[in-house]
Amino acid sequence: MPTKRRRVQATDQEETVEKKVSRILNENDSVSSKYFQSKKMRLLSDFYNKPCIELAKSFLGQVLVRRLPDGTELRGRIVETESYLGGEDEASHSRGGKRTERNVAMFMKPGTIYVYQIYGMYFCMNVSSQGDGAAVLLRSLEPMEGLDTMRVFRNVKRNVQKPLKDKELCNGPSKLCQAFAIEKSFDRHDLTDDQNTWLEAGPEILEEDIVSCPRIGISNAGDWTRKPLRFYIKDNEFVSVRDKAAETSSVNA
DNA sequence: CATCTGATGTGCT
DNA sequence: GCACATCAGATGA
Repeated sequence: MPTKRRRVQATDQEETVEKKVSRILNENDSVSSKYFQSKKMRLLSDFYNKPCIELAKSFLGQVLVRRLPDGTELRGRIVETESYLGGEDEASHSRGGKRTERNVAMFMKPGTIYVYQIYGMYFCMNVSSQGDGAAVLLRSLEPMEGLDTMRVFRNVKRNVQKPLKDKELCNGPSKLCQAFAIEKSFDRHDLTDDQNTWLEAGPEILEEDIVSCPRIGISNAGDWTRKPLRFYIKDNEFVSVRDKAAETSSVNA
C-alpha cells in the first residue's frame, strides 16, 4: 500500500505542469477529458517516407491538427485510412501512372496533402506516401479538441441545425474535411512544413488491433475492388463503417 | 440494423 | 455526356 501511494503522488507531481499548460490552452475551447492528449510534436519527413500500405497503418493513432486563423487548434486522432497505390491500382486516381492537374499532389514528396472534390459538394483529404502516385485517404477521426468548433463547421456546411453527436463529427472522409474546414486550397500543402495543418504523434497502435478490409465506395476496379486496403482501429466507435466479416476472420489470422 | 435515393458540379473521355 | 474514394434522410425489418 505505501508503494502504491508513493507512486500516485509522484504521478500527480509529474502531471502538474502538464495539467497547468493544458488548462491554459483549453480556456478558449472545449477539450473533453475522455480523450487522450497528443504529445504536441509535429511528425517530420521520415514518418511519411514509407510505402503506402505501411503509412496507412502508421497513420492510425496519430493526431491531425488544424490551426485556425484565430489561433484555435482542432485535434483529431486518425482511426481509419485507405491506401491508393497508384500505377496498377485500378481504383486510384493515378491508375496507369496517369498524372493530371487534379492529382499531381499524389506524385509529390511524401507528406504532401492531396485534396479533391467529389460529387460536386464534398472534399476528401489524402497524404502522399513513398511510391509514384501513391497516397493515403484519411477516412475517420476521433475528435479530441475543438469539438464545439467542429460542430459549428459541420452544421454550417450542411445548412442544418440538428445537433450532432461526437461520433458524427468526423466519421467519414468528407465529414472530417467539413469539421476541420479543409478545402481545395489545402491541396499540395506540406504536412511537414505547413503553419495551418500538421500531424502529431499519438500512442502506437498494435498490429493485432488493426482491421484490414476492402475499401469503401469502390466498384468496377476489377480485382482491386476487393483488396484489403482499408485499415481501421478495431472496436473504435468513430470509424465510419465497420466490416464485421473482416473483424471475425482476423481473429484467426 | 440494411438498403435505397436525390443532391450537386467538376474532371476527364 | 457521364462517372464519381459521399452524405443525409427515408423506408422496411
